[in-house]
This record gives sequence, C-alpha cells and structure tokens, in this order.
Amino acid sequence: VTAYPGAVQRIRLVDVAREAGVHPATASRALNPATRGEVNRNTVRRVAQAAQRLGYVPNVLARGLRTSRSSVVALVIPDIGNTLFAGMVRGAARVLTEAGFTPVLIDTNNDPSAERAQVASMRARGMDGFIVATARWEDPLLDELADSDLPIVLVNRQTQTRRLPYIGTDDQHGVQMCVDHLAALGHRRIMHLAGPGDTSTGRERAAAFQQAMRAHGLPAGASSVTVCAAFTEEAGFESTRTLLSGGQRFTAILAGNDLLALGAMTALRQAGLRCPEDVSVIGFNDLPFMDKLTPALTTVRRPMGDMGALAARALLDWIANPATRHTTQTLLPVELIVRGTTQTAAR
Amino acid sequence: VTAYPGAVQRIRLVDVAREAGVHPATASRALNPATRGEVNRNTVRRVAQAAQRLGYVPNVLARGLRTSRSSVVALVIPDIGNTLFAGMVRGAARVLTEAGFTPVLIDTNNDPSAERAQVASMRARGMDGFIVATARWEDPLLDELADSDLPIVLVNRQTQTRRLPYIGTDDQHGVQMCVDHLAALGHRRIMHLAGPGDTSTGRERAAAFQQAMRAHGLPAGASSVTVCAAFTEEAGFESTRTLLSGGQRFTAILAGNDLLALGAMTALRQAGLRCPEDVSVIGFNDLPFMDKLTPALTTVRRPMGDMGALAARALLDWIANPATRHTTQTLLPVELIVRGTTQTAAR
DNA sequence: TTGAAAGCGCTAACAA
DNA sequence: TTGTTAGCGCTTTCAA
Repeated sequence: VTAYPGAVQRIRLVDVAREAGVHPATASRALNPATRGEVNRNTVRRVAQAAQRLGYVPNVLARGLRTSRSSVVALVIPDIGNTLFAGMVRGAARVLTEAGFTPVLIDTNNDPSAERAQVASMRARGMDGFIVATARWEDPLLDELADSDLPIVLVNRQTQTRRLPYIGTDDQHGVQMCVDHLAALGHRRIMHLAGPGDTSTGRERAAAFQQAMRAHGLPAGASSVTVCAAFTEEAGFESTRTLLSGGQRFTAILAGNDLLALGAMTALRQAGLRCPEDVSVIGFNDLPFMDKLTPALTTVRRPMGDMGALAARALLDWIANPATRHTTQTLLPVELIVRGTTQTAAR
Repeated sequence: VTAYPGAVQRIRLVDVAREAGVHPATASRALNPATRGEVNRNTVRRVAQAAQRLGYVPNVLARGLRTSRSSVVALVIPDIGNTLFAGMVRGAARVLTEAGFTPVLIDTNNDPSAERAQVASMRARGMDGFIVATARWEDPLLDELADSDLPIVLVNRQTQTRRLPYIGTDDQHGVQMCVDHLAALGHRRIMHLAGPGDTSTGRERAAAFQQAMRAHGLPAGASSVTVCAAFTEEAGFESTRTLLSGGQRFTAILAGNDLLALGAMTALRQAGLRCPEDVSVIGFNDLPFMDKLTPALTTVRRPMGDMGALAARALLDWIANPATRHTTQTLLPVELIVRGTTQTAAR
C-alpha cells in the first residue's frame, strides 16, 4: 500500500520518527520551528539528524490539507512578455522562494474576465495570498477580494478605493523632474501622452503633469493631455499623429511610458520632425535597451525588481500576521535618466 | 454563487453528496469525468446540479494528497528578466492554464546549485512535471531526473545525453542562412562569437557555423570561433575587444545571440570601426527592440512563444500517458531577419 | 516533555 | 450502479 506509481516521495515523517526512536507527533514538533521549544533539546537534535540522514522532505500537500495553508502565492501579471513586469516578477519570486513560498504565475493577457476566472481557480487551489499587478482604477474584482480577508498586495497599479496595500513608485516626483528638466531647457509647449484612464499609472502621471506644468506657469489645459488607448507603441503613434494633424504646436512630449514614447518618435519621424532638434521626448520606466536607441531615450527609471521584492515582503508580513490591518501605501523613489532625446527647446 | 467568505472554501464533497442524496463516493465519481461513466445518468445530473447550486470547488490539496497528482507544473527558467525566456514562459503558461494546470515559476538566476535545491523542493510539492529551460550540456541533475520517471521536457537548451524530450529551434538552419547571407554579400573572413560551451545553444551554433563556412569554402578554423564566457553584452564586448587587439582581420561577426552582438557593436565603435560599413554583425533571437537600434540588428528570429506552448503540450502528453516512452526532439523553423547591420563586405 | 488518537477532504479498492 | 471502508501524510488537541 506504500508504493503507488509515480510516488512523489518516499521518506515520510513516520520514517524519521522511527529512525529517531520517537513518536511521529514528537518528530513533527521537533521539525517545526514554531513548536520546537516544546521538545527536549536532545530529542530535537536526534530527530533533526535522522531527518537529515534520511533526506526527509515534508509533504507540503499533506501539511496544507491539515493546516489549510499552502505556502503558495499567486502573481497576477497582465503580460509576462512585457519586460517591465518580468523584472517585478523576478524580484518577487526571489523573496518568496527564499521564504519557502512557491510563486505561481498568472498571466491574464490584459483580459479582466480571464483574470476573474483564474483568480477563482487559484483560490480553490488554496493560495495563501496574491500579488496583483493588474489593478484597474475601478476594479470590482479587487473590491470583492478586499472584503474577504485574503492577503493581497497591489503592485505597480493602484485602485481608486485604496483598500489594499500597495507598492508603487513616486511617479508624481518622476513627472515633476521631467517637467523641471524640460522647463529648464526652455520648453513651454509640452504635450503629455497619458496612459489609459482605467489605470492609476495613466491617471496619476497625467495629474502630476498638469500640476507640475502649473507650478512652472506653463499651459496645462485639457488640450495638452492626450489620453492614449493603451500603454503601447501603436497607441503612442496614433495619438501623436492625431496631435500633429490637429495642428497642435509643441516642442516636447512627455510620454506616459517608454512604449508610448517610442510610438511618438516614429510618428514625429514620419512627419519630418527630428528628435530632439525639433521635438524633445521623455519616456517612463527605462525598459531594457532604451539606452541603445539613437538617440537614446531620456526616461524615468523605476526600480521594478525592488517593487516586486517589497510587494512579496508585504504579503509575507500579512500572511504571518493576519490579525493586523494591512493597508500600507509604499512609494519607491525614481530617477530621471537624461539621455539623447531631450535638448534645448527649438524656437 | 462564487463568493465564499474568508476561508478558501467551505462547500465540501460531503455537502454536495448530502444535497444530492447520495454517498460522497458516488458524488466523487459523478464529478470526475474519468469515472462518470460508471454512474447512472440521472445521478450524475443530480450531483452536478447540487454542485452547481452549492458552488462546490474541489479541494485540490486533498485530491492531490490522495491521488499524488497536483495538476501543477514547474517552469525552470534561468532568468525571467530576460525577454527571451519571458516569451517562452508566456506560451507555456497559456497552454497549461487552458488545460487546467497551474504553472509555478522557478527562476534559478543561472545558478545550478540553487536549481538543484529548488527542484528538490518542487518535487516535494508534488509537481506533476517540469519544463526546463536551464539545461546544461553536461547536466548531472537532469540525468538523475531522467532516471526517475518524472515527466520533464527540455526547452531551448538540450543536454548531451538527449535522454529527455526537447523542443528547440532549427538553429543549424538559422546559422546556415546567416553564413549564406554574409557570403552572398562577399564576406570571407567571418568571426563567430560562440555562446558558452556548457550550453547546447552555444555549442550547436558554433558547430553549425564551422560547417556552413566549410560548405562555402571559407576559413573555419579555431581562430574564427571565440567562445564567450556567457550570453551577455559584456562577454560579447570583451571577446570582440580581444579579437581586435589580437590583430584578427575580419569583415563580419556572427554572434551567438543578440546580446553578444550588441556587445560586439560597442567594441567595434570604440575601436573606431563602423557597423555595417567596416564590419557586418548578425545576432540571434530577435529580442524586442532589436529593430529600433541604429542600425537595426540583422538577426535570426526564433518563435519563443511557440516553443513554450509546444513544450507544455509535450509535457501534458507525457503526464496523460505515463507509460509510453517520451524522447521526441522537435525543432521549430527560424527566420533570418535582414536589417541594417549587414551589408556588402568592405574590401 | 512525549504519546495516543483524531481528522483535514478526497478517491479507490472492495463489497453489496 | 452504489455504498462501505480505508487511508494519503501531516498536525494538533488531549491525556499521561
């Protein structure tokens, strides 16, 4: 009855207990850091040695069934192919693994309905918590989940209701540095290509842009902000083309992210405008290879790996202390990386 | 219907059975597609309705403990931050999720010892199988695992022993197209920056290079192949600098991957050589943004998403049919993308 | 400090 | 076709 085909493991707690000459319950207590104190020091040592000698690895399924904890955490990502999120996943996975947790990957492909289905299925799998990078500004799913006491940490994107802990970056300061930089170069007519309005990153950068422009006494009306359909190159291209064909006059573009900036640069080139001589461009995120473009992209660097790592720590903290309220909002500092796409304003 | 407060789940199989007026075992059989045939059609319907009404979601841990199957698959990746692997993960995750499997992410950070520890821990978690992108040419861990009958599929990289199923790309053909292309442009002295010798991708592209060169009657001796320490920009930079300072004369570089190519281009620039006027350069993989460089990189495009998806299918096939032998080697076609870094040979 | 016993929720052999 | 029974391997009362 012991050996069933495809057995995951062979050494069980009973085996360790027998080897150490104790009852399985005692072995369990000796091996569990939380209950180790209740066991005689000598016994602990004997059990530990036996476990070591036999190469015992606990069956996490059995433990999970008993404790209703799985030590598994789900990472909900809109698109793992996007290097932005890949860096975040990396940081989170490292911290989780080191803490003995297993990171499960959910790639929602930017589809909210797929997301709902997958999150439900992950709940059934007994996830101990979720790290969510897909938050929308209005997000019914996350509002529901916030009502349960399931540990969830948002990363990169925030919801309007702010009911869950959030790890992001100080984008307002990032945007402000961009506007300061452009203003110092003599730019006055600056356009903002905003990310979509259903993301906090889109909305907050746009708001920060208008605020920073006003602080410089520069025009910050509705006509200076174009909301793009998505955070993609295509959207940046289309929006910029519309701007240009609408006869808008400007000497600089502050894009909501690097991809929008890339699209904008293509549109400018097609319109016969040079970057940075005719129009300066700034991106956001500093994706890999942005320094390799010609001209290299001026952009705001965000510590994606750190964000992921911090989100993982916040989640582990929640899991370890379920009783306390968890709603901390953490913003990491960003850095303006000045490269070749910005220069003194054309007159 | 979906919302169960707090706990991961509350409706158990017993509840469904009671609601349907049958024994739990019968409910189990009725709900399991594999055993449904043994149950009266009417009973099946009653049970299904009860399950639906109660919002029953099976406890996967309990099932896994009993069946020693978890429907979880581990993806072993050297570095999820590398877009190359991100694409692969994406393809695999999609297929696995659609099949009701959960993809767990293991980022080994290119560290074999970390890999061994993590794989062991994943085995304890009862993974149903592994998709491994970290294979080394000589890989004791994988040889061990090949002896167990744990389902494992290799992707992107192969081991020398070829004992496990493998999904890769036809890199030999890719390299041949590169050499053909360069030869047609009049290049005769072509250097190959090979990837590290402990990877199949490094070795096989190097071998293919020498073979293709000979087929063209071009020099293919040891001095025309430089083995780089890693698949990184830095390694490509260093190797190219060494080549140049060693007085090697060449008009083209075929790099083992895009990063090596990027490093090579930096070294050329620093040495006062222009690309492509003085030296043509070709990469491998066609990472995102390689088309945005100036000049844009000529490279070989590999269908990473398809590779991941195919690997997932092969693994699911193995899991579904454990008895049959699984050692299929599948190579997907590649495509030469000619851009700006290659042109007629300088004389 | 240790042992005995129960049971987490499920499935599979066996019996009816 | 359905029910009975017995665990999967672990943790955790409770008792000693």
